[in-house]
Amino acid sequence: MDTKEKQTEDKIAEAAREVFVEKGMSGARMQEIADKAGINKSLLHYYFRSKEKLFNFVFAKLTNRIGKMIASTMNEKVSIEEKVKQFTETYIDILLKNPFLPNFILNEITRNPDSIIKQFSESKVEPIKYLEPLNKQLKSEGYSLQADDFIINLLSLVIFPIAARPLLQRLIFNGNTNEYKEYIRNRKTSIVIFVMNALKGYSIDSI
Amino acid sequence: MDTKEKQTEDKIAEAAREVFVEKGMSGARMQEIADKAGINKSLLHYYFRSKEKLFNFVFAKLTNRIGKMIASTMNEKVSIEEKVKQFTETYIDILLKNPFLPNFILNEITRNPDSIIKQFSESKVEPIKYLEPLNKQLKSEGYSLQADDFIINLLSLVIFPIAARPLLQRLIFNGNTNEYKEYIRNRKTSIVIFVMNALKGYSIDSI
DNA sequence: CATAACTTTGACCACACAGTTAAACTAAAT
DNA sequence: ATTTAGTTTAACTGTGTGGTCAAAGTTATG
Repeated sequence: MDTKEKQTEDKIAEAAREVFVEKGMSGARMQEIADKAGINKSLLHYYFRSKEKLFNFVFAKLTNRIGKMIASTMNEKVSIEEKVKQFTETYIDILLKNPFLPNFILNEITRNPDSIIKQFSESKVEPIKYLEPLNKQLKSEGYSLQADDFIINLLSLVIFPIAARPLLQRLIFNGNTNEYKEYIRNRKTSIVIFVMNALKGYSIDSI
Repeated sequence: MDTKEKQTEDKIAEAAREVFVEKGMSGARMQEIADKAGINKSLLHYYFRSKEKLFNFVFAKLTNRIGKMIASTMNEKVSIEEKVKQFTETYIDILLKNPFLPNFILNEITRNPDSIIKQFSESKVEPIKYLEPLNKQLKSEGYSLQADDFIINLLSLVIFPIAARPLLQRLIFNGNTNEYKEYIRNRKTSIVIFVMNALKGYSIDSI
């Protein structure tokens, strides 16, 4: 039966994802991944020959999913405001469930900058292609802001507060987890307001 | 002569800062730090008994400096716009010189969330104290945005694009280092415009 | 049932790395 | 010149960790 094989492989991939995302490549231990998957270390190497290979597998799956999601949101035929809204909401939901994700990706792209590029190009995700259409849409809706600024600012506002959670939660919310989570949930709307306010400031018909 | 002693200690601290900031705690090697300082590993342990102690020393000095700087900028008696301008400029300059700094701090606060709090309280930096005055100033200048949103958004816009450099440089600027650096330098003004536009959107006398 | 193919395990290895130790070296103090 | 305190070094230790291997167990196939 290859279902069992697949099961084991999935269990490993799932465990590896959790450990790698939380501890990073160099902080993760093969033993811990094996334990979490309920198997032993040899079996880990039987399925994925090395730590590096296992890591790449996990990383590829993850970035592929994320890249496709961003692309599809930015591709929909809706207004800028709707795009901001959709992007912010879906992304914050994902990040609330996977709080270590931003750090993990930032670390890996620092450690090995080409990995994610390779991954994106293999799965045919090409963010640069979406810039020109986005530029046109911004202009046509009357906002004189460059698409790169638009997208980078949006990413910053969504991702950073979650990556910096341990800091912000203690420094600004007195260490109160619920208060912080509530704050992040509120950002689903407050980021949209902030960005749209900023955009309107650029618009030609503003005084 | 204790000048020599101090010299060696400084050389070590400097080398350790570089290695730790670039590779993180678990990625850094004592041997590499020793090499970079031009001494051998035993001497490293002679000055700083363990890797952990050396790390804490480096981390404390770094966060202390940063915390004081943020506090002093936000404390100055100038307009909100001037604060945004000053903060953005000084911070981007620092980050351009220390591109690994954001990731380093994000990692450490994830690994050990209390470390930076302990550090801040020891050096009497209490960010929460600046929130209420900032709230008042925002209101008095006619912007109905909360201080926590204001400060978190500003931090996001300044820090994230530098933390995510390896990604953005490749994905949006075709891997061109100079183009990216120029973009970040431009952010010194574009962030100010973006944030002030956003703030004006909240202001009571806007239509 | 027997053979082959795949899966799982425990014992083991090699090596990198943090940390130790004792001896050699240096320079000031008496 | 001798002692003393501080500095530097090379060689060593112990442990954690990624990875291997051969044998045992399991499942499918003739």
